[in-house]
Amino acid sequence: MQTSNDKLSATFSALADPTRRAILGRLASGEASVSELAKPMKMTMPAVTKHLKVLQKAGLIRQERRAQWRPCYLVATPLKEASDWVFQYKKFWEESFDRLDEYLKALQAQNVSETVNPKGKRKNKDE
Amino acid sequence: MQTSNDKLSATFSALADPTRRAILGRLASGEASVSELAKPMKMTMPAVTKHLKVLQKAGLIRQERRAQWRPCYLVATPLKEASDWVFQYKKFWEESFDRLDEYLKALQAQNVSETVNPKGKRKNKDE
DNA sequence: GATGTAGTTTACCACTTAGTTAATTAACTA
DNA sequence: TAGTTAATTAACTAAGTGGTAAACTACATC
Repeated sequence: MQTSNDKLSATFSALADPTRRAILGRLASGEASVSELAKPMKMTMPAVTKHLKVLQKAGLIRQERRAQWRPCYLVATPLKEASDWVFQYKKFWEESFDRLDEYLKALQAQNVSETVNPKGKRKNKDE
Repeated sequence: MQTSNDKLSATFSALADPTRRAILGRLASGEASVSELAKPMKMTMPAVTKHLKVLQKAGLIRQERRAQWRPCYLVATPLKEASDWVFQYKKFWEESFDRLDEYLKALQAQNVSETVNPKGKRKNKDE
């Protein structure tokens, strides 16, 4: 189907760590050396190097060589693929807001105090 | 900032597995019992149960009790949050397509055969 | 060539993950 | 009540993850 499974997995897996998301956030405002990236983090340089490798393998960053520095920069295309995947589900989160809205309106209209189960409004295509 | 870090991490982490993405894909077409979900998978039921727990903890699915079945259904709101996070970077993937486009045009116009480095077009706010 | 700075590699650790089989719980059914 | 079906829990294993400290590589400069 869509994008190769492993590529998407690598992307989501890379995004699953707050440190790595912070690195991407930093790189969004321009390229940075490894030590610049490491400075605000509560961990050692080797740990940052490892995170960078994960991001690299996922294709989310690239590194150049400039004298003794290895400046990193963002490559956003895998983010587009992740975004495309998640977007398939857009209608579901929109639907659920609709259902919540309906439910709240129903509540207000009836002014019920009994414990109503909002799940009752879910559609069930399987029976 | 945006959504709580751990929530986003849990969501991305849950999405980082092809089996779990397949489960969400299946649930997009209506709720399903655990064994229905397990059938197409090349793994045992307990393994599927574990994946469902991961999805549950990430808030991506919920399970009901109906006789001896535990039908699962999709809850898409965490997907919206993930989508919102990734969407911060939209301009970057659009930019990179622009740069590719520019580059290809430049190539065609000049018809150069020397090894041009497309990275040269990256902006660099840091110097 | 010696020294300092930037970064990676190696070896190790504790913890988590994805899977298994076997046992257990819970509900329906004859 | 005995048996069947649906699913979870428990105990275990192999592999992966995120971190460390210490050693090493590469470049720059004195």
